[in-house]
Formats: sequence, C-alpha cells, structure tokens
Amino acid sequence: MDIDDEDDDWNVSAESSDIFVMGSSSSDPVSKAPSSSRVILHFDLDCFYAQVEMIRNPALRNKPLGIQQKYIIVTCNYVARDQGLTKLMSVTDALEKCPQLVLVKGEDLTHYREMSYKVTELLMSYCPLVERLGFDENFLDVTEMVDTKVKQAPSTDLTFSGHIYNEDSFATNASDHPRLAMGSLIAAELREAIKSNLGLTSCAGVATNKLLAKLVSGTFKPNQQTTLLPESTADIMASLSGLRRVPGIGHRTGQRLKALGLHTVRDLQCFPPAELAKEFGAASAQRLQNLAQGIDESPVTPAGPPQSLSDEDSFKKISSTTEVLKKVEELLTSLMERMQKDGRQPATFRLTIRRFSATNRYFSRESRQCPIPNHIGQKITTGSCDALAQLLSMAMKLFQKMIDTSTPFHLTLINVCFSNLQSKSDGKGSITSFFTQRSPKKVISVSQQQENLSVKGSSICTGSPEDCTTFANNTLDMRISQSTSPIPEWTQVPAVSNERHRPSPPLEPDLSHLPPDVDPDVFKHLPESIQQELLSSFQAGEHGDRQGTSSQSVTAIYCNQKQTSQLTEPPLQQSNMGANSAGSGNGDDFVKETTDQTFFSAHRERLSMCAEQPEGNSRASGTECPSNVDPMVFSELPPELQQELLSEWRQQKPVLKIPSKKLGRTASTKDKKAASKACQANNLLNYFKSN
DNA sequence: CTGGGACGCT
DNA sequence: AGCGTCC
Repeated sequence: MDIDDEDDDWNVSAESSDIFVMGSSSSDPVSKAPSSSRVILHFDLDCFYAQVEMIRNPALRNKPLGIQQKYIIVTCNYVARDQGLTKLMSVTDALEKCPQLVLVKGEDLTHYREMSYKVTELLMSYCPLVERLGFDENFLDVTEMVDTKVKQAPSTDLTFSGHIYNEDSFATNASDHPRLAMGSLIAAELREAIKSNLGLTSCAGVATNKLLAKLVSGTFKPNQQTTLLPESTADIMASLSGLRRVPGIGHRTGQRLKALGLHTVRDLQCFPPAELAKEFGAASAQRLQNLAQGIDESPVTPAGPPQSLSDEDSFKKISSTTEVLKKVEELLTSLMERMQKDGRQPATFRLTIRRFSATNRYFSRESRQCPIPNHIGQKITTGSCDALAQLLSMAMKLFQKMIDTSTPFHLTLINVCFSNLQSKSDGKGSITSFFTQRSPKKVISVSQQQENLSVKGSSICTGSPEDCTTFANNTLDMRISQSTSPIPEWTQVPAVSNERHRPSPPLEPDLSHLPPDVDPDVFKHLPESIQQELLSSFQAGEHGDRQGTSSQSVTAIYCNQKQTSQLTEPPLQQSNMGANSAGSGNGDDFVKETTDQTFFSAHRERLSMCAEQPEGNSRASGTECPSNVDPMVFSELPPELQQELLSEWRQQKPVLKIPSKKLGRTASTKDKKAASKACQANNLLNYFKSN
C-alpha cells in the first residue's frame, strides 16, 4: 500500500531537471508533482553473435549457424532455430538436431565487443541517455526527445510504429498515448539506423520503464518492435510463465522465492510484504514486489566506458604452476593489448580462479587483487614491453595467496582483470573528461564502417553516404548535431602513443641456475617464493622425476620455431597483412620487425630485445631457462616458481622425444588455437583463417 | 560438456 | 572479497 516512502530517486536526472514539464522546480523536496511518465526504449539485437559472424562471412546467411564457446552453442541464427536449436544448447545436442549445423568459434569476443560499442555509440548520437545491458541490449530514456517532438507535431498525425502489446484486446488510439506513440516512431527510426549503418537487425520495446520495455521488446521476434500501453501492464506481468522470467530475479532469488512457496508473478504480488522482508530485508523485498507489479523506477544510467577490462578462460584442468604461468601470460598478453587501446591506466589488478569441485556445480570463484604501481600502469598504457613480466609477477603473487602450490590443486578457470581505470587526461577520471570532440566526420562515418565491417572483401555495404545524410535530416530530426555530439573517448580509435623511449634494459641478475628457457628478466621479478618453487621443481626434474605432461601446451605456445616443430605441426603461417596497427605508427625499428611474424614470436622478440638478450632460442641463451617459458618472463618470477618451472621443463623434455599420440594430436590442435588466438589479437583478419 | 564478460550490493 | 544478476 504505502509504496512510496521517501525513497524516490524518482525524478532524478533528465526527467525533472531542465525540462519544461510542469515547470516544477527540482529543488522542491515535497512536491511529488507526478511529472509525466518516462518513455523508455529497449533495444535487443537479434542473435547478436550470429549476426556479427554472418556479416563477417555472408555465405553463412542461409545456413544454420551456431556460435560455439567451448562445448556450448551460445546463440544461433534463425535458420538454425527453425530446426529446433535454442540458446545455450550443448554442441552434442545441437549437432544431433541439426547435423548440417555450421559452427563458428565465439570465445574471442573482440568482434562482438567492437560491434556492440558501435551500436551504443550510434544510439548515443541520438540521445545521450543510453544504458548497456550486456553486449546486445541498450536502454534509452527518450522522454525529453519525445516531449519535444510531441509539442511540435499535431497529435492527429501521430500513429504507432510496430506492434502494440495486446493490440486486439482493445481499441487503440494513438492520440490517447501520444508520447508512447512518439516513442515507437523513434524506436523505429533507431532500428532502421542500426540496420542501415551497421547491418544489424534488432527488436525494440517501448514502455514507461526499463522493466516493461525489456519485457515487451521480446514479444515479437525477430526484427520487430512492440509498445506496451500502461493499461496492459498487469497483463504482461501475468503472462510471464514464472518468477524467473522477471528481469532482476535471477537464479538464486528465484530459488529463495520458491522456498517461500512463490512460483508465479501473482504469488509474489500477493505475498505479505512483512514476510517477504524477513527473507530479503525491507529494501529488496520492496523492490521484488515492485518488479512483480511492473513497477521499476530505476533510471537509465548512461553508458560510460567499461569500468573494468578482463579476460578469462575456462578449461578442464590446470594443476601445475607452469600451466598457470602460461595461461596467465596468455590472458595478460591479450588483456594488455586491449588496455592499451583503451588508453586509460589501470590502478588495480585482480586474479580470479575457480577450483574444481565435484560436489558444488555452482562453483564459486575466488579472487585476490592488488594495486598496480604507477610506473607499471604507465608501461601498460604506453605498451612498454616489460610490463607483462611485472604484471605476471604480481599475478603469481596473488595466485600464491589463494593456492598452496606445494599441495595438489585443480583449477578450471583463470581470469585476469584491470579495474580502477584512470583517464589519462585528468587523473580523477571525471565523467566529463570522457567526452571529447571527434573529428569533423560523421559520428560514424560510412567509410569507417565499411573499413571495419568489410572483411575478406565482403562488405555489408548497406550504409551509403546518403544514409547518413538521411539520418541527419530525418523528419524527426532527432540526431544530435555533429558539432556538439559528445563522443566518448573509449569509442575512438586510440591515438598512437608515440613513445619512442625504450625502457631501460633491466639489469642482468645471476641466473645461471635457472631453467634454460626461462627469461631471467621475468624470473627476477617474480615473487621469491615462486622463484623458489620453480627452481626446486626444476631440480627435482633433473633427478629424473617425471610427472606427466602438464607442460606440453606451454611448449606448444612458446617453442614456436625450432624445438617443437619436429614434433608438432609447423607453426601457423599467418599473413599479417595489416599487422601492428596500434603503436607502430612511428616506424620504430624494433616494432617493425614484428610485422611478419606470429604474435607470440614477435612478442617474444620484443621482450628479448628489451632484455638485451640474444634472440629467442632457448639454447642460445647462456642462462638456463625452460624453452616453454619466455626468458624475460621467467626472470621476473620468484625463485620458487622458477624452480618449479625448471623442474617441469626437465620432466617434459624427455617426453618430447617420445611423442605420444596424444601429444601429436592435442599439442598441434592447441598450438593452432593458441597461435591463432594470439595472432588475431594482432590482426583481426587472421581470425577467419582458423574457421 | 556451463561461456565470457560486466555490473551492483553487501 | 564474495555473491548475485544480466546478457
């Protein structure tokens, strides 16, 4: 009953501030002047990953297509859905239902992320109040725009675009809901803009809050839109099959509600608030019952740049320090590149793991984080080459806080994350500093789109210069004018950081006791305990103690050229046509050398040069360092870890001489995958080759 | 044979 | 730091 206490963050932001509505002063704390309701749009891209892949390879358009991450089809196109495929279906089941299914790997999110931000950016060019939800959904608060347009247009001209929820059950007249009608026209315009500019179809929902807009957007799919009139609110809430279908009620909350005997939306609506509060607390209880009634006052929070960047991988089993080191380096390499493109400087680093647990399927993750010293953070931003080794050292310290490496462990996931991101322009990272003027070009220039979207010579090419003009001059005239359009820094092509200073080469420590292919410069930066572990396990390995093949994948990645090429397939020959787009603009000598190599070997060379070491081959180096570990990385490691690495390296070395069939198969597969993944970070075009 | 993120709350 | 939520 007494739903409105004073917890009204109600008329925050755009709605009441400087609009003409009611002319009520926002400083008036008492007047609850029920200003006209908001108009919220929700956009949902159709089978987003699949659409991106079909743009990248139009030949996939008419085939059943599934996007595969590990063993799961995360999404599929509508050709595949016609054959009974659904989201989050196992690959096995999917192929059973649809043997002709074409699978594209989707574990690398680069292309999806880029396209996702293009969509958000496009929407923001019309209306600044855009909130992202995942990669394929956006909320817009178009209240202000709607009120402006409605004032201008004679209401008799107004008509709805798209569907109206429960349209048949009553006579609808646009003049009864001019603002929602206008919202539907804006939604249609924006969907068309997304289609012609980016080649993506989408659904949209139009309603008075985020919850309802999201719920209604999915009622007609794909490529359609629906408006929910306020009088249908109860209907759409009642139509939900269960409480889990209410956005905001997730797995865990759903379970707790079920434990209270609540299954349907109506159950929750009718449940005594006091009882509910005993379970969830007053605030959450209130929120839940509001949701059940379709009430959601949460504001559309403008999308900023991401507050963190992370990279993770899941796997069956990782149980050795060496594998951890290798995996973390792999993840960090990719993450640092993204961080560099972003331009901001991370102040916090976090390592997250997931332990294998037979009992608990809903495994929890554990993490440890630490501040990133400023000088290291700067190295990340400038792409300096020894940042990796130092971050790796930090990562292994954090790792040891969670895992006792002297006893067996079994990890199934590793995640690395940069957060606390500081803008370069001002250290405080204020929001305003994030929006800068862009080039005199269109917000999204057609040429730029074609550049980004036409891969393998096939452009979606639905956007023509006329399209842009059309948008700018569209009848609704919604688009923010070019000259004043604020474009977030994070959507811009990163400026080439013209750092011409090569970091001073680290001093060479006495590392004669190290495994042959571990980079001393890396090793010496690692926590001492890790160094010890590596060294000790190295020694253990020398005594002939061999323990399986845990380090094979490490070898596969690092021993690119000489050693392992006899055992595994030759390293992938990647033609890095446009290699090194970032950071190579000034023709630095040592960067130029990387143009025709796989990323890892290139990267390795850079590291080696920084350390002023002879080039890559493990044997060439005077210091012992496992051939499966970058020497510079190795040198930064703590002695413990160095010892363990040495040990494992020693153990696996004899194994390599006797290639098991497993090695022959898996290693080459992993090799390809790793090389491909590494390369694609350097050159997006390479991604296609592996498919 | 359950992915890879990102966010908010506590 | 952990949990929950969304996609």
